[in-house]
Amino acid sequence: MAQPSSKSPANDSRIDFEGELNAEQYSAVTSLEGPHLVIAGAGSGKTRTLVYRVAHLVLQGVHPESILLLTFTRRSAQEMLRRAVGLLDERCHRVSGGTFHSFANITLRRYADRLGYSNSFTIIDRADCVDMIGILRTEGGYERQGRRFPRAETLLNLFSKEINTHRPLEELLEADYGQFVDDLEAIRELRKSYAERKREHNVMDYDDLLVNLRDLLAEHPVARRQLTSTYRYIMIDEYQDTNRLQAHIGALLAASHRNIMVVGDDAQSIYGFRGANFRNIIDFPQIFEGCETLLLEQNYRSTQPILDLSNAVLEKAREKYTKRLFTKLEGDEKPVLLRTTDEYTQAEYICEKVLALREEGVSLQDIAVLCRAAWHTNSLELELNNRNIPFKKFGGIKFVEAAHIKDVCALLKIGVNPLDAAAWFRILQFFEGIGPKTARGLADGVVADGGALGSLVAPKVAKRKYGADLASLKGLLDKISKPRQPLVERLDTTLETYQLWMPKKFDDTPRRVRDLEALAVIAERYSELEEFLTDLAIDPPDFSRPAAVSGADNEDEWMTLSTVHSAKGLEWNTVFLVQMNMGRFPGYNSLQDADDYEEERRLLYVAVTRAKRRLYLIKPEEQKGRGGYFEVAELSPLISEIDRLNQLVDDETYAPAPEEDDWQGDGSTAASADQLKRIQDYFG
DNA sequence: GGGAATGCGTTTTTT
DNA sequence: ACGCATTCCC
Repeated sequence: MAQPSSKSPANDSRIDFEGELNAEQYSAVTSLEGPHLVIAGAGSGKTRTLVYRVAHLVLQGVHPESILLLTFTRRSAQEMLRRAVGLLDERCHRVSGGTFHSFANITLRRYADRLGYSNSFTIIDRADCVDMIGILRTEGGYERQGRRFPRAETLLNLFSKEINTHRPLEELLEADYGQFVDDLEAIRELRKSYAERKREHNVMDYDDLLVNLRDLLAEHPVARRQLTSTYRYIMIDEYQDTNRLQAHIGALLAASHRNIMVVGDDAQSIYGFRGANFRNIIDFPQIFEGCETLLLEQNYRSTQPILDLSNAVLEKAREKYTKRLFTKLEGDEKPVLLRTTDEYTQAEYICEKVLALREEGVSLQDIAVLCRAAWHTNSLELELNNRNIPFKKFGGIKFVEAAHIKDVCALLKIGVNPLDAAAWFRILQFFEGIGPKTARGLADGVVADGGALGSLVAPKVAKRKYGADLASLKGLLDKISKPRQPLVERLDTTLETYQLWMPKKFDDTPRRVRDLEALAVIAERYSELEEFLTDLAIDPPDFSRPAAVSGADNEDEWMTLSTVHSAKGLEWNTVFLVQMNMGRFPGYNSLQDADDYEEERRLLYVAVTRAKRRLYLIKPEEQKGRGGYFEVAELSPLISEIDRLNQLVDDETYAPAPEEDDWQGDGSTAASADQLKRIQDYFG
């Protein structure tokens, strides 16, 4: 389809825009100048609209480089541009696209000096931030005399929320952590030293990327002029999940030319916990006067019964949303509300159903199991493994957050920079006999020696039970710290040694080794460690584990297990929604606050609108309660409060056939009883 | 007595 | 997988 890229005239007719889009989509695609707000319901062809608009802009003679497409994940940006290339031609690959964070990363490298950073700044992930705050917290002696002081993680949450929601620290403390109101001053102090420490180390966390980009645009007119003349057409996807800071950045980018189109769905805002506010959508016309608003309400994804349920989910919302979905798709299969005895029968049912669907010719690729929290599918994963049904899991603990991946990264960091105290602190505790205190001492020793490793094998240390481990650590670091080694070579050497250490520490070494192999594959694309780590932080691989089980023949066919959050924007023929119980979905912790509860409702809306033809809401009648033992579970209030529920879903119960007792009545029972008695007589 | 290991209970969601 | 509390070891 990609044709030799001869310059096409503006009236190129290879694409029949009018025929391939509905009236609203067409209008969004062909409006060029000025501010536009597109409110696009679930499955209304939002992505299609953006893809066609990119193609249309390019056909109109707009330079691809001057189009900026900001999306929620880098993957969705790539996917859109890939589709635009398919629709038009290679020029669409030159469109600038990515997440706010990746765009900030690229931009800030160019302007780092104006903000007082060097352009080789590194990006630290959440765990690194927590470590850094933890160290400052100890250093500052904040935890005096048994007085409770917020944990490092709590502090990070506070700082981050303050930045992303633009609410003062004081107010946040009062709202969520009343017990620490007295510590306000100390917390402010710590916030300041955290900011300073990051500057000293030339690192930025996720929030710094956004704050610095905003400051660059707001306070450096020259940079702003350069950027706004480079990016002439701004498009922002998933606008309902942007926070105040991101909205500000978007507005500043479009300040001079006002060519900005934001696309989103207020009913699908599910990142409030991260500071996102769907009011950004509602308020957009206030910021950009004369903004044209377009509404995409026709759904091209789901059958009417699924949409009926989706609309019903929103009906009880405290706040009305801007639209209501309809479809022309045929189909009369109602969603099923399926009751199983417990979590295990839930897993069993899904497996049986999946196998049956596969018999009918439904590919595993068309099936997804969605959950509120990643651990909700734990027992299902076991059952799928038992039955050799291949799956991939998305969401939850990420690949890059796993202990073994972090260990290897720490080793690589030290190889390149032996003064990286945080990396030392981490890797030293890998070894038996070394805890926080010893690690601290050893790390300080190396840093004090200017990065020389001699202190690791000093006689005093060598005598300890971890002496040999440290010698082996030094051996590895000596090898990988030689300059001018390609990253892959350093990584290979590291993995070789690390794998020898693993069995002493982990029960499941083989699985972890597979993760490390995946890491090695990713690393092949990079030559610089810094670049590799930056990309891992900004655009982490989003699967938690490589596809589980099964023969190599199945490797390209697997079903999806995913958190609802990670399922955003995706769709499947058949969707199972698990654990539809009070306490699970919604979780207990969202019952206190009405806003949190409303977000759970939108989350359920996102979940049900992922399904094209078949939807199963599964409700175990018992679940593990607080004591760890099974208790009767209530149906999720998000479901039970729906009016005329029984008209919208088929209410079914799954009763697995009881296991047949082959032994009964054939005489062998008696024989085995006799045998048991003899065994007991012998062994006592 | 300091520091590490072990065991237990609990588990949002993520750039 | 992690925090927290208790137990164990040097």
